[in-house]
Amino acid sequence: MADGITDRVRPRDRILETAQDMFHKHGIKGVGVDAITEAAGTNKMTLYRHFESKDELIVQCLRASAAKGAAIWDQFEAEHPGDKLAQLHAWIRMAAGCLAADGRGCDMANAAVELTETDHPARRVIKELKEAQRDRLVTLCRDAGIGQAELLADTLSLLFEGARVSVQTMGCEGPSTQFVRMAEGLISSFRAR
Amino acid sequence: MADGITDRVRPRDRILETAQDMFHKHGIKGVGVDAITEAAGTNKMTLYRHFESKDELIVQCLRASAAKGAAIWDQFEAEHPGDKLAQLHAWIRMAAGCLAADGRGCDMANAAVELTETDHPARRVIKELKEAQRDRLVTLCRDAGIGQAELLADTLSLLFEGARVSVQTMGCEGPSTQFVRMAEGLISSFRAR
DNA sequence: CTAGGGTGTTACCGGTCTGTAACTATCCGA
DNA sequence: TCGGATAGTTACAGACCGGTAACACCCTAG
Repeated sequence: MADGITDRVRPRDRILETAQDMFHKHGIKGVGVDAITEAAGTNKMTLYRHFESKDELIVQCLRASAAKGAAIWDQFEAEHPGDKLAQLHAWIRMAAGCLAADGRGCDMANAAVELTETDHPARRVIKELKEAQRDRLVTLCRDAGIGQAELLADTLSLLFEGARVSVQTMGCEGPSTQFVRMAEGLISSFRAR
Repeated sequence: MADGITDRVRPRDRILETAQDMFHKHGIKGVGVDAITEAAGTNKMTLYRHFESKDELIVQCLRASAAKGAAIWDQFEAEHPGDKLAQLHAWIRMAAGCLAADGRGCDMANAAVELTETDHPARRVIKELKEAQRDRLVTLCRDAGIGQAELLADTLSLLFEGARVSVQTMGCEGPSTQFVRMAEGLISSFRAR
């Protein structure tokens, strides 16, 4: 069993990481806390010492997942410092990479589909994180000098979101194969105005 | 209890209708067969006399849901006989109506998110039904005289799919509010070529 | 009137789920 | 060396899940 990682990383972080992975792959309602703790090399009591409930764990997983996404954005800025248009194209490449590499969609969107109770604590967090994503893309479009920045950003958002769902329903040979062409076409069309 | 409907409609149809509604609202894993049969004014034994398992019921619900969607398409043809471009605009209006009226997304897409087991019987059905929808939209675009019919149809598909997810994550004030403008803009842009 | 198919009722099986209690083992810092 | 925090173990509670057995009921066709 001695993973190496099991000994060095603290149980709380192992649980968080494992839960993220398992929620992503099998869905939230498709994974029990027992399975998570076992995969994380720990036990249920330790989980409940760090998270007051499964719902709380879900919320923390979503925040962690969003934080990873934000880190990728920082990478765009690092790779193309100041060049906002290049960063926008980098975003498209990143999105296309997601579609090709991962058959499951966005953790927040998937969670919203699964957690239908309107007062579920995760719902307000999902909305908050999704709005932050949207704002960031709008800002990037605006800083790239695009006229109708909000409209382009929202269009790209919906296209990407739709593509991530389409991958789950029709596989990666579906409409999502055209994602890059669609997105690039949109950008040049918006820049032409 | 005498609903009127409870007496006239056969139990099988009541179960199918009720299950569709409840799966749509609360998600598949969020509804048990007991809750379905109770809401349908019948009992579990009767359900299992008509459907061999919950999975089978899920599949039949998806087929029924897709059949209702197909009926709407027939309505487009009836309202604008022969005028394929008008039918395409009718499709956009229908899509926008879905977004405004219903806070939950496409039953097939939601099912694909929830049912992560790759060999789940519903998955091949979802793919089959989604491909039929895609083919129908491609044909409509082509018959409307649009050059890159596949690309337009796929773009509209992804936009709509994304908007239906966005409604679930950010509510109807999110990017989906711009759906009609995006879709109409795309059509005129494709027609201009 | 009667036979039989469709339906309703009750009770149950085995499994899984979230969450908790009580106790033990380990490790690290003072 | 000792004390306290952290983590592991076992067992359990209570609810819910999908699915089945056995039996009573009705309604209609013959």
